[in-house]
Amino acid sequence: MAEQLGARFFARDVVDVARELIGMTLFRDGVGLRITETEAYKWPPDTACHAKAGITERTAPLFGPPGRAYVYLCYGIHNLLNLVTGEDGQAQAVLVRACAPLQGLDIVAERRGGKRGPSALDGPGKVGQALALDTGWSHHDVTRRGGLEVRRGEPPRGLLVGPRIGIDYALEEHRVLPWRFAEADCRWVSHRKRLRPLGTVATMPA
DNA sequence: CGTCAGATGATC
DNA sequence: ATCATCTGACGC
Repeated sequence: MAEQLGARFFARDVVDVARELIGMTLFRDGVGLRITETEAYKWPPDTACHAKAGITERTAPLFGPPGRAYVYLCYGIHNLLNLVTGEDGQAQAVLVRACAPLQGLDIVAERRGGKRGPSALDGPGKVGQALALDTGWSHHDVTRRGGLEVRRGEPPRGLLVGPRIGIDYALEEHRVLPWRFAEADCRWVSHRKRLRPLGTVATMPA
């Protein structure tokens, strides 16, 4: 079985971890998902990060040790999964925005109510639903054995990068940060149009 | 392909 | 009141 990621992997800058999490796998109770899209959040100075409001019951995991889950309810409906990074005391986390289903396809399809394609996990709410997560999973140590785990997977053939999604409330200088990463040539990615290959420089048309 | 509104409930 | 979303409806 693939190596489970340890605290050392997560105890680094959130942007590096977000990029390197592409291709890693999430496992819980018979369901296995390959991570295909992530976003980095870090306060300070990122005003898109929930931690900007300070330590509350909800955001406490963000300020805690790396390798923990931060799960929160979004729009009253969706449970979004984050993985805490950086040193203990810093407020950083990677949002898992999309996954490719690997194992437990039938379980995922059932949890998704058979809606709209058997297991389209191209969005953070769908990922939380596929893993049957709720806010009770906040503070869970994903470097521990059991429960929700993160394991090493096949490295992606290519990466895409772009601005983060759904953060209109943040300052312009933070809205444009290229802190969103996705696997290239992958079906399971949301808002594909706003992404460009990583490592290339945008050029003007001739 | 695109835009748009409603659902829905914890949080501050 | 706000919100790191999703879905179905409708127009081109």
